Amino acid sequence: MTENKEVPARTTGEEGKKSLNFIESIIEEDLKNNKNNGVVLTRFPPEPNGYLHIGHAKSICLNFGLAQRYNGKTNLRFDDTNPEKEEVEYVDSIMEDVRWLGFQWEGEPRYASDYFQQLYDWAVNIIKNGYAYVDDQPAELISQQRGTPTQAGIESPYRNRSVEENLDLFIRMKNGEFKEGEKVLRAKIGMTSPNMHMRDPIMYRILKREHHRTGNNWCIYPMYDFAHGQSDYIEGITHSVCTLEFEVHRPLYEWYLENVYTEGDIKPRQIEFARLNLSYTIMSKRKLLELVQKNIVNGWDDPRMPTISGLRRRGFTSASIRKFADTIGVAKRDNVIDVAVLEHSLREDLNQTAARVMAVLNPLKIVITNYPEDKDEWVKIENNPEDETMGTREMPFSREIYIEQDDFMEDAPKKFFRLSPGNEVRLKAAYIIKCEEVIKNTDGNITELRCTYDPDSRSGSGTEASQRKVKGTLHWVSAKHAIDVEVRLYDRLFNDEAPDGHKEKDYKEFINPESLKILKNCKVEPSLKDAQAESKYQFQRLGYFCVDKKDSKPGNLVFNRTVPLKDSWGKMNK
RNA sequence: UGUCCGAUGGUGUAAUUGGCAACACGUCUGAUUUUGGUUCAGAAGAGUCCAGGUUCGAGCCCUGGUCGGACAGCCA
Repeated sequence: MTENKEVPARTTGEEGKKSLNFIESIIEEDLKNNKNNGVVLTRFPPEPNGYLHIGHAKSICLNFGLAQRYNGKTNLRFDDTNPEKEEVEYVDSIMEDVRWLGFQWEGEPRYASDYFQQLYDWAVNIIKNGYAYVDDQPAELISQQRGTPTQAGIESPYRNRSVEENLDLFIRMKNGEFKEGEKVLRAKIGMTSPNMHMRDPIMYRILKREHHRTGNNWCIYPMYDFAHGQSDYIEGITHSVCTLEFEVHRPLYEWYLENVYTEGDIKPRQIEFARLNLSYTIMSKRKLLELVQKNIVNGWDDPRMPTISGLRRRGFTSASIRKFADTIGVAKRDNVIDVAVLEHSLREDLNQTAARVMAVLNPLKIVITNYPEDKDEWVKIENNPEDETMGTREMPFSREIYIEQDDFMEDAPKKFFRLSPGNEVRLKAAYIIKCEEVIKNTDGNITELRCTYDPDSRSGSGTEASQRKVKGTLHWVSAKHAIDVEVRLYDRLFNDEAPDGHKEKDYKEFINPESLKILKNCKVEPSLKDAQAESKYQFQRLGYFCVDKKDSKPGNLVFNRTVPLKDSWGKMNK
């Protein structure tokens, strides 16, 4: 794939001044003040409990892009503090997706679980300093005592145990002497804070689960708040960029940091931005998992999924996703991006890079009655009018061809520029033909067209007839040379702009029943015989398609429709 | 009757010491075109949530509202 590390500079106004997003402004300010000695180290910190989606792609492009822009580095760190939900399958897929997007993290991937010992030692220290205690109460009670956003909580009866007792209990928690849920370690901050997260938050819970990396070494696991900021600190992250819902966690992030911080170290700063929402899809990992588990889609990489692996299989290029991330910008207000923006960056890229090819999805046979029965000829056609360096190829032409059923109408309206009885049309790169006769079966359905061709009109021959202007140009494929392939037409997975935005309705009610249409017996030109998995083409006049990497086999090709071409004719008829 | 955050065309994002609201997507014209694609030319569409205030001048500053979002997992 293309190594495109360049982030095009955003510009505004005629002078082409670069405009910064608010995070870039913060970093430039820090750089100006020589904070962190000019170092910029960001991190992308996924939890390996699902596949990455386009929303993560925004975050990846942001974090890695910031580092590239300011001469920094980016760590990949798995936030794996909950063995109940996390699996190596997810770890592997995440690494693959980040690499595919074109980014390389600094050094080896990191894991929060690598820091369990350090985290434990810090917890012991915090206990010794009198700022943490072991609570024996069950979860429900702790929850009740936490109060509500508008009402202060009350203190746990175990809150004032001695340091010695807390230490003893915590060590025994670690040693597995207690059952799950029997005890937790809590930070001793206060129960009256207006910020719920500051009301003696839980630091450690007991989980007797095998962890995908540490196995059974631990039976106590740190909570997100205690693990995340400290991991940032250990790695020397300068700017810890996360989504808006962690904004209320920031005081706690800073509280923990103060309790472990050593003067002179880099002090990471948490900065929050608004997560991506895309119209006509969902971004919740939980719901995506549900679609997979209930077989509503065919796995995480189903081409209809907004996952990175799904988009990849659908035929998206990583460059188009990077471009998209750059286009939508970064800010703090909630947003819903129109999928049209994503599709636009895709088409923009594919238009430049995808080879043009002839394919007929719904074939209609044409017999050219005045063309010799035994003759074949090869016509020359350019591979990409946008890029001459992609060259030309030869395509066979013969007496019987297929055109698209949609390209013929028996009773054509005035604006129909395609084939109809008595009318002429250009076969791209070949001849002008005229429809002489419509053949129907006993049901009255059109089965075949009889046409004549103008032998002098061959494209590129330079004759007067070859220069004639006819209204329509059709794509076609020679019947006897065509290859039969399967084509999967994908459409949006949901019919509603905001499938999970309805309080009374489940998002699954909006699933588009026509999100996948499978066409067998499609006809493609013979040059596609050895098309490689994942290669991308423009099926002339139809859209961009790619060879499915899982189901396509030599001799039994399967193409996915990535995105149709813009269609002003189709739009006109709506 | 809590804390924090946000509010700029239909949708996003800009406007960097306060200086006549810009860019992209989308929409609509027209031109070109052997892809009804691309490209090109152009248009419509906001007076910046509201009300006050400071100022010669406010999207930017101040005050007070309104609306929207996040937070009550031993999830992240």
